[in-house]
Amino acid sequence: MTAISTPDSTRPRISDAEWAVMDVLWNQSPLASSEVVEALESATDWQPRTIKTLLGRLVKKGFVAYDDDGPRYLYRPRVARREVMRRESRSFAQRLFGGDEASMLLHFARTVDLSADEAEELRRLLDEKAFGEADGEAP
Amino acid sequence: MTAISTPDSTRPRISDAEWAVMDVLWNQSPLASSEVVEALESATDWQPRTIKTLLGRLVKKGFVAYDDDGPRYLYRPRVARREVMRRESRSFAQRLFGGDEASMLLHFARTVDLSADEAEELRRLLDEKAFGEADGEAP
DNA sequence: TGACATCGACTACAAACGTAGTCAGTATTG
DNA sequence: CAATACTGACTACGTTTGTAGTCGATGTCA
Repeated sequence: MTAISTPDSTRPRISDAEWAVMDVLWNQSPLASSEVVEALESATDWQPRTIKTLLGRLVKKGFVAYDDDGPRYLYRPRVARREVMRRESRSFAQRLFGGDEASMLLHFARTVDLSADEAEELRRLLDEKAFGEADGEAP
Repeated sequence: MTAISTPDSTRPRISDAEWAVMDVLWNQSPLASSEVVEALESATDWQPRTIKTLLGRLVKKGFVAYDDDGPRYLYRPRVARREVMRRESRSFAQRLFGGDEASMLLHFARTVDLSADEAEELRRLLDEKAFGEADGEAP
């Protein structure tokens, strides 16, 4: 019944700490490292060097690019948040639901509390989907 | 806007590889290590000792218990799948959605393809929820 | 102009992880 | 009984991750 997911281990992944950095860059970019540090200062208790290290690792892993801007670098994401979220979601679904994303969705629908507005939004989404069938993705 | 999640790093986590082992035990337990190995043999290409190591780590982390059964141990989960899924879901939501599980649910509702049946099931869930309001969790 | 602040490059180091190997005891089997 | 197989305990080892430190070049401010 339950499918088993052997870990991926192929391409590099964005670690938890690195994710926080990506998050900053996805919100606004390009940014100098000092600006990334600034953005994370309030939300974390990381030292600036820690953040620099994370930036460097993200560059090495190919998730972030930088442009030389005189004295410093300007960093920007090289991958769209949407795509990374897609990959992460898939791997999460793989791990917990044997890859069955629909059953993952239903699971969350059961366990997550929704406000009335959110429930309505969800219903609306379902209605929209009920049309748009029969051809791939609707842009 | 976007909340940032600094990694948890408190209690031990179930790693990807370990998850596959938990999955076996959640499906059936107690099991001897050889039976766990057998169950994973088809799904993975791990050596038996690797699986033993994973079992040992899960025991040390407190996610698995064993009973002495003569020559060998019989392993069983010490945590309910449901609870671990809950924790994992929360940490996933934390990472990708700043902890906003409702927006995670809506995200998946947008990106996951549902069959007509599944869509209907989801609608039904929403209807059920529309009642049962006004006191915490319904058992 | 000299002291200090920053930047990026490189290095550090312990814990977790993926993936096993060795070893001593015990069970099984010919 | 002897050879073999399997068990759990302990050890191993390269990589990733969290969390920085050092160092040399360069920019800034008094």
